[in-house]
Amino acid sequence: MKQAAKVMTLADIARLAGVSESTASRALRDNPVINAQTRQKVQQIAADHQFKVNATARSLRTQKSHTIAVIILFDAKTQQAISDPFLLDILGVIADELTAKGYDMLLSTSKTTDKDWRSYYFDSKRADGLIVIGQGEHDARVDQLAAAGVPFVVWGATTGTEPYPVIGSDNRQGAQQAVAHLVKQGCQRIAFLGDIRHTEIEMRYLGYQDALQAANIKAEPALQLNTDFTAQAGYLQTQQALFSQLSSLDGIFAASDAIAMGAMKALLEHGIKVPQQVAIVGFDDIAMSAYCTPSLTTVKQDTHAGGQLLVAQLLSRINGGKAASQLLPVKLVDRQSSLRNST
Amino acid sequence: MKQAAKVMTLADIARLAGVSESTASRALRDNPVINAQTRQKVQQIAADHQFKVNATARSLRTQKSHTIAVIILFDAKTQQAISDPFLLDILGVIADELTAKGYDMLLSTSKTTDKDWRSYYFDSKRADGLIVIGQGEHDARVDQLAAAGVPFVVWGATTGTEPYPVIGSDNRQGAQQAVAHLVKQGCQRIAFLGDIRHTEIEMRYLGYQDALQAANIKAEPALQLNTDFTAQAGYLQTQQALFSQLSSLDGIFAASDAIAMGAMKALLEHGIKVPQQVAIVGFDDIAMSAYCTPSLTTVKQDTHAGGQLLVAQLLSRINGGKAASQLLPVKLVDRQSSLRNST
DNA sequence: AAGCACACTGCAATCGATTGCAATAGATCA
DNA sequence: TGATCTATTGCAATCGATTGCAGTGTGCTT
Repeated sequence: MKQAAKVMTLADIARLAGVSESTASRALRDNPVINAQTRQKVQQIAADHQFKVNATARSLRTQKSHTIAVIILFDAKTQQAISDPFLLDILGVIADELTAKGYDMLLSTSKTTDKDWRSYYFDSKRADGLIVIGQGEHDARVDQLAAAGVPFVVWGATTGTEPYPVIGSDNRQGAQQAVAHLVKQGCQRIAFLGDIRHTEIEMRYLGYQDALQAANIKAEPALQLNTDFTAQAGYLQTQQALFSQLSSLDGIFAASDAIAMGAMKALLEHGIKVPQQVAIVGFDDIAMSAYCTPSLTTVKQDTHAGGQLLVAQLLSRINGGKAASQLLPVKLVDRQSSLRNST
Repeated sequence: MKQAAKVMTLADIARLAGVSESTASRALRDNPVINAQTRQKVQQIAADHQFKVNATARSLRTQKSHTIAVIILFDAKTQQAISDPFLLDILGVIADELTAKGYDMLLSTSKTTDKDWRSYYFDSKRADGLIVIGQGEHDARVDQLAAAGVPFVVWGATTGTEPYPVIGSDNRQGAQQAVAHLVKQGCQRIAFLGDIRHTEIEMRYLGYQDALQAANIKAEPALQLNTDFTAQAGYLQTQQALFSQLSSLDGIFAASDAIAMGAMKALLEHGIKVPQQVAIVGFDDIAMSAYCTPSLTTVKQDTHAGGQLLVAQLLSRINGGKAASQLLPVKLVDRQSSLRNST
């Protein structure tokens, strides 16, 4: 068998079928002006020879790459590789969704030090549009994208004033629910672990304040501790800040499940009972949250809807339509880490 | 400001600089035959106008995409989206590594039902090479790749006979260490949770048997339970199989940390003490393993070295060299879930 | 002064597919 | 029979950058 002869080109197929390249091209794309028989014959020959259209040539000619660049932003400080389980979740959904729509996905983990990805991905025609995940601390590059008219959507927090579409969870609502739940469990002094310099986390902090205010509890600024998204950060922050400075703490609201698990670990290690002495609620509902001990009460983000919406909005924008920002509802999931009067 | 005028092409830059396209092209690529002054001038003009080479046109002409497709294989059954934290880890490393080497990364999550990605990614010139993660249950498509002469590397388990390069952890060694450790802690009846139809897991099972044999313990086939990679699977399997059928179980070796955590949850819920009554060891050392309670003893895979090696081998292969299979050493990390005589 | 090497630069072909427009042939109509 | 359609097909330009090869001009050699 003459395995892997030589890569076939459209010209080869056309020659074999005894037609011109134009006809071959049209036949392969199911263009109806081509005679049905001719079309079939060409397609048959193409299939027999495993012919695949050269994506590069097509892109050049059609000026469409059929590729979306997904950019995961990082913190200037931590510079950690993708590792938040939540990111992976949404990434998976986006990947599936893009595939279903016939798009390829170019993945980039952008250290903040990188040069600008607008020109890299868009101007150079590598991608037809961008999905940016995690605004983080407000990134000027996102504004530039908008100004340059690049089709893109952002996963993150919306203030309602951004000149670009943002899809994200209703962080404030979710946090408010979470903290109200803690209050209902009898918590009076609740710490907030999360870096409010991230817009999303800032929203969660506002929700935290909303809930406290509604319960007539004064928010103590000292109870808000900037903490990175990792379990390690939650652990260390709890050890260092919470133990040394604060007593009578009876609740913790963490800005991510990872932070919450780290904090829980620190508490348990020191013999503090969860939830009896300190109740904990996280945010995200990653897969592991149901399986730690005690299992973690958390605010579930709808990653499935999020991913779908990101893709749908972006493609609509690319195809000449409009893309709108949208806030996704979240849902509190009660588990053991916060339930004091459970059965 | 006449923002975003029109996308510049090489021809535009050449005209502005008063040189031919050839000269402009050479100048931008720092070709030394071009006079230094000319080169500078062209580069200056290009920079002023934010000119970016059209990647598509370049690819077409040079026949190189400078893109690597990373394919994540899934189980025929579970069909779950990327979610194993371990995958995310290694994916992050690969992304960074490829970026550093000037390659783009096309990510694909391949459901087993998908058509073949050889033609899609390689024949169509979308990528110069492939990285396949997770052979899973031996996939015939991987063999086809090899037969077709496509440059690619696989992350997984090597039997030493594959006709393609495989990079992976020394699963057998790692498992052997883990189980030997359990035996040393006094365990006599140790369950194995993991799906041995996956080659990597099969290797871990062999290591498990090695350790038992070395300790003169007979391996009971009934103690091996096929379990998917998730915490949920570990939880359910433990509830359903281990509780109902087996008594006097005193150790569990799980094929992944997620499984281990699920199993641990099930045990703790039933009032079984870990590690006193049942000691547990996992595999991977994902970030969360250190922060669950009790923290999880596990076998650490060197994702960093793995990702680097995958990329290095693949690029070497693409550039005409050879790529070789390699087994990476692993390391047992002692934590609370298995230490019975700890301080 | 003629010959020649050297340093640049530009012409034109090329990568592979797509598409506007023209061309052909057979069919239909008056 | 001649004119007008209609259904198909092909010609040739085009997308934007790269590169082999030929061309030009300057300076140096003898």
